[in-house]
Amino acid sequence: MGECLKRSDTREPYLNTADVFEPLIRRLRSISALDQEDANCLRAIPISLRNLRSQQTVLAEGESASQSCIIVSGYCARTKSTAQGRRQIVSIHIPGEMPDLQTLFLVKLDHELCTLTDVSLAFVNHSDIRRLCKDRLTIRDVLWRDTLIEASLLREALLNLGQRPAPSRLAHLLYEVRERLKVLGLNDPSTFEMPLTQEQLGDALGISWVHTSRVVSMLRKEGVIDFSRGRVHVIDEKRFAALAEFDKLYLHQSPSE
DNA sequence: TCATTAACTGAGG
DNA sequence: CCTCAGTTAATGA
Repeated sequence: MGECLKRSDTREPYLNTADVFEPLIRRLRSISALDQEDANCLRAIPISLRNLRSQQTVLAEGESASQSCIIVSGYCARTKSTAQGRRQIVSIHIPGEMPDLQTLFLVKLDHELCTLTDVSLAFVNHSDIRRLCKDRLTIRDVLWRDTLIEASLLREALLNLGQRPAPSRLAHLLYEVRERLKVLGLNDPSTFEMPLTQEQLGDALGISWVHTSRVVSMLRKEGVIDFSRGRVHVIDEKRFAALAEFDKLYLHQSPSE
């Protein structure tokens, strides 16, 4: 699988636990000016690592927590389901993100947090995050900014789901994931890891898995992208971007603006 | 287990 | 009448 997604040894994955924070620090630096001292304070937070298999629940709806996690490797999703059991993936999360940071202030989780692939998660205590926010205002501010940006991503996802046709919807989702991966150091943007099953993809796009397969094979036949075994290859960059209608303003990646 | 494809269906423009 | 998308089912990897 992917270079940035998996480590082979799951028992003793990191000799240096500070490594765990690098994707997070890269991400926060892409949206704000963190100095060396801020980064070191983050690296000093105690963590406990947990490895989970694909399709597991990290936190169920209604649960509370005294810790939040940083995704070290693998992809997670936040989901909500109807009473009839139809599932919507509300957001997809990649390494360096803290998908359950909200439990710091919203006591009971209003959705489920689950794994889409095998993942490694680093859990940090709420008390440590609170202390850090009190001591280092730049960190407090960047976490605030990060959650506002997350709300912006949700608005974009809502537009995508409600108003774009399925091929554009898929293209936009893939384009966004690629933009977010770039921050972590994606050297060749013509190919990237997207290890979701088509059923998971369908749950994120609001279409059935059969239709997901149709749309994927349509884009393949059209020569826009190739997508197999969890990896996307962009064949025609121009048409990919046009189809996605991608405008990265909503990612708010320039720290100064 | 996951992906592909065909056939049929209905909604809606 | 055409396009999109859900369902069902058969089949392949």
